[in-house]
Amino acid sequence: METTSDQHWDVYLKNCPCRDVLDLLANKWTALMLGALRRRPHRFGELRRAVEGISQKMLTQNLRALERDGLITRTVYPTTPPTVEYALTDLGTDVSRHLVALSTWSQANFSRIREARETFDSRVVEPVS
Amino acid sequence: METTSDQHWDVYLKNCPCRDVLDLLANKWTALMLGALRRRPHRFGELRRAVEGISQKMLTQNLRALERDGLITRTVYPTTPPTVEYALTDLGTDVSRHLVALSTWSQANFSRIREARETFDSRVVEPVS
DNA sequence: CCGGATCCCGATTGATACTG
DNA sequence: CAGTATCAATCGGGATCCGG
Repeated sequence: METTSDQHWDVYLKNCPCRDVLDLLANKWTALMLGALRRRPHRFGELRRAVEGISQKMLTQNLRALERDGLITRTVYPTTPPTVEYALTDLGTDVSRHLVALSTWSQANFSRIREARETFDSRVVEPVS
Repeated sequence: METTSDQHWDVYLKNCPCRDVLDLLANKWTALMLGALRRRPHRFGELRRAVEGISQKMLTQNLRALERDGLITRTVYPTTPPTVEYALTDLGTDVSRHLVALSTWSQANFSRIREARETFDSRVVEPVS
């Protein structure tokens, strides 16, 4: 019994609605945010500090989008000052595996990448004689 | 013996240079381009058609960046009209696994995502009565 | 004070030519 | 065919303002 996908979507097609999902996921901030939330739930400010350099605008915007798509939950505790906690859903936990893999890969292979860059740059910027 | 990473990089740090790599990888177009190249090498125009909706500008720009980082190769055959073939390197093949996983996940879980969106939207846009 | 919305501006992106 | 150049539109970052 098919409880999940009842149709085949193709991200390579221009108008396939599932491309919006890829667009949300294949995003630097999403990768870092879900990676942080994977370790434990975070409050807004905690997340802001965990993902160094993200603006609160992007943080808010991505949190909304991720909540809307059912990847994270947003829980408000009516305290003063307000406490808002974000946590991964099961669906969010599932994708986060792949995003963490990307982050980890970037870290692990940065040395190689940097070498490639140096080689490329030295071959390109010096076309003289 | 450590032949690869000699230092630990952290994508969560604002100024860590490896974040640039994550930024290149965690990108909709990169995911689709490397996914297409994973199947087989493509010429410029082929890739343009394979990744529906990408502009030549973004295609060129991303191809250059990926070549610079050693993830793909660019081979020019001196024919008329010009033939330029792009192909994954070993490094590129390695990352592409994770990117393909993201694309596949987006396709496979789109139904669930869409349901989540409908639930979210109906809860939010109708705060009346 | 925390979480978040808004506005303004510079940086990216996309669509559309144009070239070797 | 495989790009480059140009310009309009959109997006991201920073500062500011607001409600609890």
